[in-house]
Amino acid sequence: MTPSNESVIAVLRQLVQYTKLEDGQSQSFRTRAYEKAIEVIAASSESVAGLSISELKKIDGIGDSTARKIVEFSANGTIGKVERLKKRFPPTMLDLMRIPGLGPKTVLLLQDRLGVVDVPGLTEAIEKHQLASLPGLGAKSEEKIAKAISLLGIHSNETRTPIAEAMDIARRVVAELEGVEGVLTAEYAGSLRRHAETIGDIDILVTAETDSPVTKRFVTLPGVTAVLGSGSTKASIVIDDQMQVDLRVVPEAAFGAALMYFTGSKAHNIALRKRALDRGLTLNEYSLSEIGSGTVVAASTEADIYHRLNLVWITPELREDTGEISAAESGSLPRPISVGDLRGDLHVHTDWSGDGRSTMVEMLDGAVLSGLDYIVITDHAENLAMNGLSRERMLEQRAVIEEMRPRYRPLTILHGAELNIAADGSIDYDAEFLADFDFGVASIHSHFDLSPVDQTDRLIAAIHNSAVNVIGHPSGRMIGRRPGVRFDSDAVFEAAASTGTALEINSHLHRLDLQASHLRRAVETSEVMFAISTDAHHTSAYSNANWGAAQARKGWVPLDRVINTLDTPTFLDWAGRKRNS
DNA sequence: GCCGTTTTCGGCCCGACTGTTTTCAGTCG
Repeated sequence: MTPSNESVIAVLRQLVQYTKLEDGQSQSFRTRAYEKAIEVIAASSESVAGLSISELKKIDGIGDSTARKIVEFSANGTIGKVERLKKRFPPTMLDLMRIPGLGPKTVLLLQDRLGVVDVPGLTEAIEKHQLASLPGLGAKSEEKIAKAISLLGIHSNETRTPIAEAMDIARRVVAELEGVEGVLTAEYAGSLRRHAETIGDIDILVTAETDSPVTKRFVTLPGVTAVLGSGSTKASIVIDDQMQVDLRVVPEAAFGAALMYFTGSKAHNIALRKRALDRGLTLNEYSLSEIGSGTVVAASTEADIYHRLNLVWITPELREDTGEISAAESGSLPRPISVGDLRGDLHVHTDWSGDGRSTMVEMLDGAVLSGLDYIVITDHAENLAMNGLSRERMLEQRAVIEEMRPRYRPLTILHGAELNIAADGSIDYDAEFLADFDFGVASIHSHFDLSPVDQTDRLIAAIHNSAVNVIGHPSGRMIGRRPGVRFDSDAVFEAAASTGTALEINSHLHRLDLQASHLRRAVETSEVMFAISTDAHHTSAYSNANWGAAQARKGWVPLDRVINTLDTPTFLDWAGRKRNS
């Protein structure tokens, strides 16, 4: 079996770290090239290990050398260069490089002068005060490194937090900072603003009057468990013993440039700076300005800066340097979907299901408050033993919905169900009973350990069922908790497209399922349609539609591929076509 | 190591902070 992209990325990450030691610097052109290759593989849903050298070289960012290494890894499970470097540098030296503040130069120095090649050895050297004797290091460095070791595991760059947890912390911190006197705006930036699935550390950008005590307040926020650094315009903390949060304070006039800079990605920023140079301009976190005169040409808004680089504004979710800049230049970027484009919610629970927390009336009131034109009530069906509704209960619920309809006009209420896809691809009830629903969402809730071939067959069987309009959270993954089932995505996209079955973009931050790389692949290679749904179990979850829209943006999904952006009659026509076929 | 409507060779983004320094190296984002 060919190695997964994840295992290719893992070995390339090792290659990067060992090459840093070999080069004796953290940013050689070689390591940057490897890092770029890792980024493009991470963004790809195609399995790179199955490709030939010439096919790999066609991928932007992968050249001859990296292509050969990937092919070598596919064939042997190892890369010769990595194995050679492992003999020269013990693998424990990579542990040392994870300590914040320790780069390749210092790690090499430790090996050369003190024979220190692992964390216990370093701790011992610090206790004997041997570090201060090394060139370029002193008592303060020794102290700083000791502190970093004690915090290791909390804020080393290896630990990443699922977006759902990071978002909660970020919103809490932003709300606190907005209340500090002199603060004009506070926003989260970084990978969180790009809607990455996991977050390394949280970047918060603040504009404030010059005398604002914002950094002082920041380091004493409730939940702060360590202060890593603190100056007038910059501070870093660890919050809840869990996440590093970095604060930057900039003048209001530089807000756009700073927001772009701190949103990244690094690769996107580098590409934009090259583009600026081609135009006789230079871009930094303060402004876009002319190289000779230093005259500022744009700074206060992101849109101004993109426009001066002859680009349309690029939504943050796409800023990964994986084709968005050339698409922005040629006008072929999809118009970003916003929550306001969503006219219906096709996956909503009530307390009729065991896991629903709001009543039918509360959920319908919530739909009206959210400005929806239509909604599908999709409580769990009978096969989900803990939560599901029997036939009798389903019929009772249908009668209740019938009573509700006149009261809620012009909201259109559909009676559906969230059907459970069994291991063999079958679903609840029988064809006759299923035919009387208005709509069907079918989802995987168990048997996550079947082979990819079996999972593919299972999903395709459900897709071919005429009672199924949408496949809910298709992979079943829970970010940071459960890896989702593996399946032949191209085959599933094709089956869904040919049967008029939509694939869900589940809005819950724990799910965000389908994942962005699958969405982009599906958009590019098939005609499949999508449904952005909240899977709400409580009225408060309607607002999650924001995250579903962001996930669609990250997956390059255009508006006309999302069925719940259709007006009510067109949507009903779409849903009926499959059910009546 | 990657890349090319100025290039198959010669370039490759930009700045802050820290600690150790007499002018800068290392690290980080």
